[in-house]
Amino acid sequence: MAGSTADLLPQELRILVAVAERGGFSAAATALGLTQSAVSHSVRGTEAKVGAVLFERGRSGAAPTPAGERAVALGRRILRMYEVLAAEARGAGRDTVEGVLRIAAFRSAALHLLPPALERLAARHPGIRPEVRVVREIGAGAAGEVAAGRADLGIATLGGSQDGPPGLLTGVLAQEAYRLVHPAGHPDPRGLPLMDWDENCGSYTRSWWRAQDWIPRATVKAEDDAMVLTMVGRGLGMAIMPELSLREATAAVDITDLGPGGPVRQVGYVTTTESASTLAVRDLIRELRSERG
Amino acid sequence: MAGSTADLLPQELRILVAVAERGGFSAAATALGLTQSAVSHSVRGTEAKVGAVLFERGRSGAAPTPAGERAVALGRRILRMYEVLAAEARGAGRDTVEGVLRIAAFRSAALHLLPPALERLAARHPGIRPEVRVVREIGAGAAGEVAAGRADLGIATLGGSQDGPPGLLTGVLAQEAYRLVHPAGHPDPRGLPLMDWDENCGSYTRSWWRAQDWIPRATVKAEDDAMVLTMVGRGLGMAIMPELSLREATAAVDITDLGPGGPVRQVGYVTTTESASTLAVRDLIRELRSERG
DNA sequence: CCCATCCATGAACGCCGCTCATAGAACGAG
DNA sequence: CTCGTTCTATGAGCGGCGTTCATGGATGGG
Repeated sequence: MAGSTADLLPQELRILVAVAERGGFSAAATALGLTQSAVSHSVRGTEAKVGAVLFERGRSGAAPTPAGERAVALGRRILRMYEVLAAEARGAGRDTVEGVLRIAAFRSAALHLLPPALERLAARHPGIRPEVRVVREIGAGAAGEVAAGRADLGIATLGGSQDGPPGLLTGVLAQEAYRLVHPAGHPDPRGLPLMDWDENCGSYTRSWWRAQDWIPRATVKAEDDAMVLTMVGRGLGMAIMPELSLREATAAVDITDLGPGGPVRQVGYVTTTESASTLAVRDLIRELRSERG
Repeated sequence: MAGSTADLLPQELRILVAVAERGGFSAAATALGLTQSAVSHSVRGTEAKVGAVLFERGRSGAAPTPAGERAVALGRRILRMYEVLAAEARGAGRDTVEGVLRIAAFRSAALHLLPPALERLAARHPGIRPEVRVVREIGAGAAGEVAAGRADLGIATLGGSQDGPPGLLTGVLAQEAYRLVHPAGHPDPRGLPLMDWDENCGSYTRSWWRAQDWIPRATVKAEDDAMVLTMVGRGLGMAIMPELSLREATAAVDITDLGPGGPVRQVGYVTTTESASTLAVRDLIRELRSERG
């Protein structure tokens, strides 16, 4: 942990992050308004201070080594903490904050959970500029964005396949049931092929899935829950989807409950302690919590 | 949050922290091996960048303003993150870590909970140097130490009077019951005066307390649980104490249960996300969790 | 085969954070 | 009241270091 490391200047962190983001020294240089030489010198110096090779230099750019990945992720969060420091110190005493609030969320949450909460947040803190980024909930998902320092708050499904990188602040926002969607007025909806999509991978759902003998194997797979929904609307099959995704349901589909023992998923927030010390993040979480429906 | 703030150099953070810790510009200067002038210039520059007055200059030194308090706390955590960055990047690939691990805990936890866990941690990571600091559990307590960036991991009683500053990672480690201690072989222990001490302030305990009509008002108050215990041993009274404190009980006292409905307290850990991403902290929490008895 | 596009390297420049020197302010002692 | 002590504030000047400029080596594509 504590090494006799010389200072890493914030500028060096910025360069580190830029190199990782742009995929090369030259690209990072132009992005930062610097010379390629400056970037090369800086990275070399950083590697000397840290004591590890951070980038694999190759023909077309530079790729982070495992050590580089860690360094970049932590660097992003350090840079973010600088901003928080300035904002908190400036705003100490006042009860409002201003600045950018970076949010990462999966599609249906960004569409239906965030807007009302953000509206109320904006009413309370007019100076805040939320930046919502839609993130596919595969791999690390929204939690990964937070861990990598690319977002201050993430909206994700909790307790699913893997609960993300360790060392994140999480909390449950809502519990939502899965329901059955099928073409409106279809005579035998359960005879239709079952549709699935990439991000649909809660483990409890899967187990409930297998226990139901009436459910056929998924035959059609789509990229997106919205796509599944429109395909169901056109009579191409049925699907089992969480309530949030069903907010976009049109009259072309019918929705039926799966009963009390049906599968459920938990939607929650993910953040870091340095972001959680921010008024903006705390207030947004409160607004999200106070949401009903 | 995001201001158009110029960079705050790590050195400026170090100066900030030193001024807060030493209580003055001159003292900070000598502590850092700098000139008083350098400190003065640096602080002035920092205040300009941040856009707020951080220290109240007075006759004998400088005291942080509210804005300064926030800045110093975040600054300490940023500096710590630099160390973590270097250590993690260096150790990427290897599965062991080395360096200082700063722990804050209340007395009885430091004495009875930490040692076995630290022993196992040392076996796994020989390079780690734990620094345990005993903290009185009044005010912000161990959680405050973590929030202020003075410790990486805190051991505290959770859910008590106030659950500390927001934005901390917490988890329950153990649930322990309160029990009754009284002088060994005393004919009427419940007739003795009840002893209390400063840090004994769990809210649920208090309520249970009041519901028991046989308990007299606390008449004797001590500073420390250990002091209470020895005073009980000398026949000066009886006390209701948590199990951890009773590990030091001698043959001079008898211990009796309070029954199934008795008061309980939860002992847990407190940390930040940037510390929690550290292997050392994660492993120590695991060791603490695996403890029984 | 040559050119385009990467990164590496050395020398010179200029900014900025440091020291040195000095001034101002506040408080206690005599 | 005045001197002495102990704080911080400020200006001038130096030096380290991060930057640019210029150039070289390596690697593939047309």
